[in-house]
Amino acid sequence: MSETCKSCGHSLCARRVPIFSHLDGEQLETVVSLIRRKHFDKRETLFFEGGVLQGLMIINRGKAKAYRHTADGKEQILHLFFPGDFFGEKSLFVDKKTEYNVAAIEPVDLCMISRKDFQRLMKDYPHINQKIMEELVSRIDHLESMIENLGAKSVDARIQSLLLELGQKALKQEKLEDGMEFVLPLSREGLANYIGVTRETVSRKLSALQEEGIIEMTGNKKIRVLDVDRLERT
Amino acid sequence: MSETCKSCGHSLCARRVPIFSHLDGEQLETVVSLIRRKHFDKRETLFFEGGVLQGLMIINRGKAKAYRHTADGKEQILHLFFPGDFFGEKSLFVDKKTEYNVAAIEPVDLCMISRKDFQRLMKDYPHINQKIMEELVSRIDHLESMIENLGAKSVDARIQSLLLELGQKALKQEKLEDGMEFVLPLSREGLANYIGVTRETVSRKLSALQEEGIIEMTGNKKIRVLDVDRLERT
DNA sequence: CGCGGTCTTGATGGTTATCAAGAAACGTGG
DNA sequence: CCACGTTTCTTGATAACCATCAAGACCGCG
Repeated sequence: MSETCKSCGHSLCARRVPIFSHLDGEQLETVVSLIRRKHFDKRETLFFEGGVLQGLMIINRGKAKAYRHTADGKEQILHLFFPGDFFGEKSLFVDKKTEYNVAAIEPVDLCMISRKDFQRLMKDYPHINQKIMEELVSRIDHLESMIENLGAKSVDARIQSLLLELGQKALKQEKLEDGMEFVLPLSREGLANYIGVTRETVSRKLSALQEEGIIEMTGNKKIRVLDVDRLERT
Repeated sequence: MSETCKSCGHSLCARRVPIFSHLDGEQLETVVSLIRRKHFDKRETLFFEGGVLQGLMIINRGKAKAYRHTADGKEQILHLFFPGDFFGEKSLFVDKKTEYNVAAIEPVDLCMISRKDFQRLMKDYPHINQKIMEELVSRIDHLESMIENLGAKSVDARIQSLLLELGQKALKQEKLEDGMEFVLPLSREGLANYIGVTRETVSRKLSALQEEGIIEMTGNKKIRVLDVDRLERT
């Protein structure tokens, strides 16, 4: 966990984040000057449940999961954060505890902007406010879809939604050649904790999809979706 | 579905809504002048999935549910709206379809403020902006809790959370005497569609809780929680 | 008071969690 | 680069739990 991230260029950090994408060069410089960076190894915890985040945290590189533990020890993943995603937005508006843990599922470079600095940014560049709102709204959309999946869909359908979601996210990150192929960001257990089943069930369902010729797995993490239509026909 | 709601006083409508609670009398008058009212009978649909809401919709009286139907016809309830709650906030920030239906589960008086008018309000009274943000954040919190319930908790635990949630909401609405007693806002089927089980299961679990002496049911809708601690020990 | 809708309860079956063991993948150090 | 040890993954057997199907009871409303 080094204090600074040497590998990421300054401007890159802010430029690839959607909420700053409309700023011009000079404005971006201002933003960049406010950013502190921090590196986390895989499996390191970025933040613990119950703590108060002191600002906006932006994933610059790597991926992270936000999750909770139930009373009986089960893990439920609430969000997957990819490069460009942020968390800690709650602390910008209300003085409340964060109710989930965030852990790196890949080595992560984190960009941090303090609450105070970010509030000034929002005042100086009001459009950022709008961007944050949009992000909150789309996060609500996503959470609502998760609820529909968990509450009303069969396990088969949940696995299919999961593969489509991860495939699309991967597609957005690195431009892919045709025939959706991507690397799973989570272990079987991670996938299971995202869709509310056990790792054994994930294993069995993926094997079944492979036998039906809908997907093809190479190694444990690489997946190629052969029949996207079949997945979408949920 | 009459065009105006005669029974609700003008100022009441805006005053009881948290997002306007900080405004003074004159400002409230302005808000009130922008409001259009509409009444819906029980079971009427306030809005259909796929439509674009044209402004902010505030429940002034009654209760409503927001829900989706899965491909195979199952209903999943996403939100319960009580008096003072609002929906349609998405339309204020982005031009996107609403992805759920909203239906009255009691006769509802609805206050509507058009997108354009509300955006002017936000400009004139910037604090409203902050209030909306706070509401979005707390809605995210609630959705995350639902996900934890649906994905990682046993059905018993989900029923218990449900009763606590409904009890607390009822407590907030009408001040209750001690010994949490309240009227269920939903049928067994409604409860079931909220926590992702079948109505038969809800029936059985409630009966079990009664036999254990944790709750007491009178009629189909009235519930008294005798042992709140046992419910909280999830 | 009687009817329609809602609710409860029982019997059964399907689906997934759990327990268990072996196989594959991965990382490490020689 | 290979061998080893560890972690992760797969697969099977079993059991628990809930959905489903079905019938009768209760409730609430006209």
